[in-house]
Amino acid sequence: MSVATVSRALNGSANVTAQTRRRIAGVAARLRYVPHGAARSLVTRRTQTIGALLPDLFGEFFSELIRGIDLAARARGLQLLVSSSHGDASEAATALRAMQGRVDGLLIMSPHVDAPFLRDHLPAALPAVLLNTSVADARYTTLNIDNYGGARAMTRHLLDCGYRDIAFITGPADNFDAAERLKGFREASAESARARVLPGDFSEESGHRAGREIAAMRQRPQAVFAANDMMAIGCLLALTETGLRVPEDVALAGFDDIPIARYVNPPLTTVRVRIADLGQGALEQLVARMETPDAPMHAQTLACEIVPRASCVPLSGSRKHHRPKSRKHSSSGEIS
Amino acid sequence: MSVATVSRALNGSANVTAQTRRRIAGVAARLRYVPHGAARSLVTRRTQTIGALLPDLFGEFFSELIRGIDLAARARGLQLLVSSSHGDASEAATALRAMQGRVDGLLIMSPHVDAPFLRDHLPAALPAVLLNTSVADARYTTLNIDNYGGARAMTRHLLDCGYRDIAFITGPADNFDAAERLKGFREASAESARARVLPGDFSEESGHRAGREIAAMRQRPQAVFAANDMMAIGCLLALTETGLRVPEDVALAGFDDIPIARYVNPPLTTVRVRIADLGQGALEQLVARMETPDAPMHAQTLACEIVPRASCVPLSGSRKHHRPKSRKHSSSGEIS
DNA sequence: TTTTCTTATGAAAACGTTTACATTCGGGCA
DNA sequence: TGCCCGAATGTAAACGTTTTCATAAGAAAA
Repeated sequence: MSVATVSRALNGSANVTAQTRRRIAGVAARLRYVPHGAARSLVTRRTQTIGALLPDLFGEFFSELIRGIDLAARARGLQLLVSSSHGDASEAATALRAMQGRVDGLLIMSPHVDAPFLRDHLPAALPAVLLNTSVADARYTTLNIDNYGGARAMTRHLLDCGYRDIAFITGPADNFDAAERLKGFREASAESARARVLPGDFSEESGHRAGREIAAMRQRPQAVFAANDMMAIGCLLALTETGLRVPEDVALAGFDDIPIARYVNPPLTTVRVRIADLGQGALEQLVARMETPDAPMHAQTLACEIVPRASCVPLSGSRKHHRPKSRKHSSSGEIS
Repeated sequence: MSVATVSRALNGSANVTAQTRRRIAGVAARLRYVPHGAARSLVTRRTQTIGALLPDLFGEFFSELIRGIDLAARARGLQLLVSSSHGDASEAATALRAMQGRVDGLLIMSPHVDAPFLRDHLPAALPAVLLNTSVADARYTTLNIDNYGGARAMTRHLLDCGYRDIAFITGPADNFDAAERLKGFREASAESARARVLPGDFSEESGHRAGREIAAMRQRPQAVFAANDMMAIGCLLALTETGLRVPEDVALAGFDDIPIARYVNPPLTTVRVRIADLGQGALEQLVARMETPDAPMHAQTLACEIVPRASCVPLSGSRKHHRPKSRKHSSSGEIS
């Protein structure tokens, strides 16, 4: 038997006698023969692998994201090559280089990646999808969480509950998500509420600091909206420590709907982000790109959803503020 | 310039003039040349990649595990190829085949993997480390969590607190971790306490069921030890719903120390498993195997640690039961 | 029997690197 | 000037597949 026949037999190609096919299969099993992946992908120019460039792997967010990606990848028989913790742009570039010739497509989520970076380091032939990115370039396919819409919807929800004096705890200044959330809050609170903004950095500790600050205020806000759940939880702990009750004295809302949010006391009203869907959607976009490389790029945003829990309740004398609140806020939409 | 010279220049090998090196580097940059990974690993027989075969990617455990693995891998410049959700042995075999020739080593954690499976599907030449496995074969390197020791230590801790009547909520019957934890509980509670065992399956819901059952008992146990934190939390919710106070009416303990454990009310006493360390340790073992393939195999277990929180407190009239309780229970040790 | 067509098999090129070996080119030494 | 030596570069094989093209072997048709 020649290598050619073996290859044909093992790949189920036509033009192989059933008899030889059986014979080859038998020998292969006996010899524990397994084709060599690198050699195969060298000649076929397919790796059946997609790469994921992530800033980090820590915490619930990335866990869910990878799960979503993996789910969709496995449904298509694709493997997953992950690469994380790019401290800076040059590290990201190195990671990108290391993936060359090992992946059929790339999922990129990194604060250090912008349009010039991609122009310099991403081969034009390699399909890619950008996640949660500030890059808005018609030459790339992007997929974002609707941070802006989610924050706006939550702010409106608080207004609908009757809260008129709302404090917002921000995320890190240089964070794209944080900036969008702040923008959403600003926009929704501009007309009809007293709004103040406290600094934060997405950490529980910074939320705790903000909570202490709020507790000490002479004129306390009626509600606090933290740019993520961990800060909301830190804030909650600080408020509780100083004897304030949530939501009776101060209402509280977060963003992300991390699993912990359901279990704190009181359970935290928050904005749910379907992170696994984000990963799954990104992979599906990527596969679409891989199959039809010259399809038009497009940017997509993923809807968020208000999850009302006990940490903020309608004030007794509250009148509806905006339109009647819908439980499921749909902020999705195709842009470009 | 010949390809050979280019290869030498780009790989920083000796015997290349500084001038030609510069020239080649310049041209490579201008052409955005990036070496082809598959081609390179075909000839060098190195992929700089390690594969991770995991049963799932869901939840805090795997998130932490992957983080630990990634941390250690990145420190050595290795990439990570993940593969998850093997419903059965044949799926695991397929996943294993797909990794052939793409990885330099393998981290394996799967309930479907046993010694015969490995003999049939794992090439002898491929270094591998087994995680959290029931396989105890001197031909493989294994790394386990000390489920047994942790459960025993927690049971002793409860006894030390003065609880004499303890209920244990088990995990799934076919789960290795669950069986070890039950064994630890049984052993520690055998002599000196009334012990009962309730069924569970590691899910919050099963914990909730057990909690309702406990609340309805005529003779309630003084303490409940759940085989994992999610069940403990479900149980906590059920107890609270029925008006019982924790720890005044029933004390409660879990296992895993998931992040939520700190935030429930009251905070949950639990057994901390350093999951990231498990991943990191496994990768380091694997690298060691890759570097010296004929070193002796060995089995290692990773210590657990009791984390006392408010969900169980020493009973007022409690006398110390065993030796004075040490906060950090060291159950580590090298076997074989 | 001869011819033609079909179909299974084999030979060889290609994929993009690395590396052992051969070659060339100066320069120092006799 | 001729020789030898070391350093820089080039040549070509090898890695393990897939795939195109050629060939051989039957089967069907004449």
